[in-house]
Amino acid sequence: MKAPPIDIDRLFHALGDHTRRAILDRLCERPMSVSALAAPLGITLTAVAQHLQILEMSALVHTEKLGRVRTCRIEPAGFTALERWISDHRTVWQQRLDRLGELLAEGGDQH
Amino acid sequence: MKAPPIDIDRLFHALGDHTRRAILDRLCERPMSVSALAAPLGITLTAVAQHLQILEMSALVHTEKLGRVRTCRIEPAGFTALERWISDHRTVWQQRLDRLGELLAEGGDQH
DNA sequence: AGAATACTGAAGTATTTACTTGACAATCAA
DNA sequence: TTGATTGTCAAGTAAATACTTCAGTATTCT
Repeated sequence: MKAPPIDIDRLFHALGDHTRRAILDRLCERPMSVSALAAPLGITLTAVAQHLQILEMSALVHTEKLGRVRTCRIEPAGFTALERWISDHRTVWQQRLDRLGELLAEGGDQH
Repeated sequence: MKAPPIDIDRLFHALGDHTRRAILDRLCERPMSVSALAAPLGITLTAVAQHLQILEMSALVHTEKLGRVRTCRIEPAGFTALERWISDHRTVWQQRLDRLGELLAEGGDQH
């Protein structure tokens, strides 16, 4: 029941690549084999498999091999971790931005 | 009033670096000069300046030079763009995950 | 069995990245 | 003016990244 902790560095890195985000978008439509994913991408099967490894390490996709075909699907854990990071930081950022606003206001009043 | 559109690729890339996230965290406390930022990071001033350029292009920080000191502070635009990306995708992902659940349930019933 | 399919693994390459060094420019302080 | 502070610019480097090719290995089809 205990999932490995998700590395936020790895997660952002995974999402920082256009091709990997395209893969995620396609997987939102339906689970798919590696070659089905590769078909419209214009890169080799090997390259796609490499991207999938990175996406899997970030808990953004889950893959499972049955017979000779590996089926890939979206996994929510990575996405959830990202949302948690965002919400953790939003509060801090908002606080600090508010404080900055106050400081600027004070500075404006100051003389 | 028209801000340049934020490149999500660039944004994720900016956030995918540990040092850059550390810079952001420090800037949440208060606006700071480049050398103040560099001090605890153990890297050269030049390196920090380079990170700041990347953060600025992603609309995550704003910098302004007055006299010889460049003051850096958090800018909300990049963060807001990230939140928008997340919320846009959350709905799609959730829909697809729900649909996946249905498909699995159907499959389970099927025979 | 033989051929096609679906991937896997190892190794190589071009580009990008995260840094560095060192020389310089501008500003402020004594 | 002299000297220290604060940052910038141009180049260079080592490692990481996003690919590639080529040679396998299972697995399914006929």
